[in-house]
Amino acid sequence: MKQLPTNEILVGDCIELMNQLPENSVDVVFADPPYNLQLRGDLHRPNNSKVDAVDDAWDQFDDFAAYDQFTKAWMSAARRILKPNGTIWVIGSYHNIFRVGNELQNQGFWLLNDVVWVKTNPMPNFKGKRFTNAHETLIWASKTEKSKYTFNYEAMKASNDDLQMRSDWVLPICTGHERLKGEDGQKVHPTQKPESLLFRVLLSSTNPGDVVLDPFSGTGTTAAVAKRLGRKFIGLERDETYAAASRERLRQITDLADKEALQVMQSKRKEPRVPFGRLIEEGLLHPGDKLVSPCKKYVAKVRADGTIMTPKHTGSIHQVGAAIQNAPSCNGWTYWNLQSDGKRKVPIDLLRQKIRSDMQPRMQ
Amino acid sequence: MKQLPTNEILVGDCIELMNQLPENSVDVVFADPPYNLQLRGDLHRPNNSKVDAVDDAWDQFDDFAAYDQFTKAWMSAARRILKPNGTIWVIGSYHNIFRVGNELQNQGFWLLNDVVWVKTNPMPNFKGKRFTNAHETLIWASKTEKSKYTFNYEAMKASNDDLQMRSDWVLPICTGHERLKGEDGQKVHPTQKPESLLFRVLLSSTNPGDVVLDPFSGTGTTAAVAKRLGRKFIGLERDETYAAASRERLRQITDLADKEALQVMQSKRKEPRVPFGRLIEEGLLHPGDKLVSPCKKYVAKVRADGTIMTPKHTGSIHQVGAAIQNAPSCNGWTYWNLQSDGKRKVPIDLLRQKIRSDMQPRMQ
DNA sequence: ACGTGATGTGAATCGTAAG
DNA sequence: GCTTACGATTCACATCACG
Repeated sequence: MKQLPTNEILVGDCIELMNQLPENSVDVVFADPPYNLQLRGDLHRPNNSKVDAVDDAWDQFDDFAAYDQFTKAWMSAARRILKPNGTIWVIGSYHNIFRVGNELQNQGFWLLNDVVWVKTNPMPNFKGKRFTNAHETLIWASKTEKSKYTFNYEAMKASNDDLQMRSDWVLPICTGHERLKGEDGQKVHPTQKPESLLFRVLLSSTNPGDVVLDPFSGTGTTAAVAKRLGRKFIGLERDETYAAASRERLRQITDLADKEALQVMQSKRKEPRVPFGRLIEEGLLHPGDKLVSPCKKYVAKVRADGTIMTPKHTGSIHQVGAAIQNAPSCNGWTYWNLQSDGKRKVPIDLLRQKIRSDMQPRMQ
Repeated sequence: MKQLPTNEILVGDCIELMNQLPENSVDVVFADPPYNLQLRGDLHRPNNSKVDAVDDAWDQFDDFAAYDQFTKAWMSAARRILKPNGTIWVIGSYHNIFRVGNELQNQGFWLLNDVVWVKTNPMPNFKGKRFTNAHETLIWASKTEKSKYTFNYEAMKASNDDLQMRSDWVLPICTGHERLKGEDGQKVHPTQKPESLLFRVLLSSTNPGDVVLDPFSGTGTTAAVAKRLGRKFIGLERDETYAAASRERLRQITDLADKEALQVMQSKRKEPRVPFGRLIEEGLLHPGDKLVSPCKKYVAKVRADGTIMTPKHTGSIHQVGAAIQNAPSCNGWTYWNLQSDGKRKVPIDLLRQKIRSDMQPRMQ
């Protein structure tokens, strides 16, 4: 294949398709490979509805060895077609990202950043057995240590209130109108990524006219954002249904650099939430400290987990405050005060203020 | 070594020291291994001051193979001494975390979460060539897939304003008076972790009295927090200077006399089981009483043996509740309500709570 | 039109003690 | 080691029905 087939979605095995492309011809590869989730049984929500899990055939591998072999194969094929100064992005979760990152380093890619996509609205952990899995990880790497790669530092900084763009990106998952639905109203693809994520990826690491290749194109989010941003794209997808959906999606995109898309990037600056437990973690309060009510009539003891305890009640600062006053609710932050020996009592809200002011330089 | 040397900082090679400890004897391992930073030359700030980089000998490895060999060695030694139901935490950056996570999976550890420590105050990227490296990654894994590991779900939720604790932790880096300084005013250790980070690690995954081992103890942050939280610790450190600094640090921490403050919110799962039949034995319910579903659509009759009966189903409160709703399962305690004549309906879970509170004076 | 409450859903390695 | 039965467990949004 002499001519690079840009702005197309090609159907077939991504490794075979990449092997047909000329070497050193692509500026950026964005890859969203199967995560190898290794799910065991069904999972039900507290209301007994069944979680619609990713149980597709394409995410099934016999073991780590099989997954590693697959990773090695597609990644070396991608490496061949990547320009010497090109970069690669790979997204994954803890199920697969350590296999991926390991192989990237083994193949000689030079890691530039790992970026965490912090989800504003992740699925909760229904059984209460782990931390809510609220993020995914992207790895950004250049082809070699010496690569003169593209990083649009100023554009990133400008889109982040003139603060350097950080390695933690807080973005919502793909829902609503953006989520492709079939005629049955069901989602077309189980793992469609939000355009805002790809927008930041492509805006940061490509120039207009660059060629972006996605070996696991799915419903074509990478292609769609590339088109909006005036980049050339090559989408490789094994499933004809996904490819058809993405072609239709691309057909509806006409404008380059739609201003509306830019607005997705603007981070909302709101006051950071500081849970009561943080005061203890930060050492502003200690387990065993005494909190007193405004009139000092009630005393509560602070426990290690951020709950407080009176002779009759145990729970959060809000719950206990409400219970004591026999009220439906209570703002524990303003109700409770720290009473240190020989000192004046201090509302715990002041301690929260202190943490917030320490957080102020935080870029986002 | 027969006796486990708890609440000590041992000086020496961590692999040799771990090999002397009895197998299956440690509840949690927290490891902060060298990051293998692979720095090339000095880095200067815009004002030309030199960045005090981590260039210590302990962070130098010839290549990935050497680092992998090192990782394999300390991790298998840690695995041996870890209890079957124990968990391991490892913290790292993109330089090493993919080697670490890969090896954890290879050794049969079962990944429970990856957690990102999002720094409120990271060092900026001075050259403007990458995203500000604003996070580090922790991996939390159990010894095997079948391990019955400790996760204090309720405590985490309580300390996060009654919302599930997520996998992204926003915490400041270690600065100020918490940062250990030598007589020269210089920081004692280049990568001292904040106590707030270890606080959350230990509170979430250990119980009071558990043994926590840190093979790369450094200035003893893990030990210090363990002591504060009433956990036993074993710190292993090769450098006598670091060990001495951590011993002095530990000396200044007094044991918390108030054990009650270390109690955390318990899961309902850990409360004593009360069979439904007990309500009848205790006379809180009587054979023939009527139970109603939440919307009062269904009525069931209580029988003497603790089963309930509707026109179509007979069995336990759970079985009948599930059958009626055509659900895979049902918590009969919260589903069924006692409907006494002319009175408001009462969830039978309230009757259970009455029995539980009569069983033992409230411990929390 | 606007507000309110009910319902649905998202890359998920999601239980455990008793017999 | 196995089976059986208990019974614990959700956050942020988007959509839609209803008033």
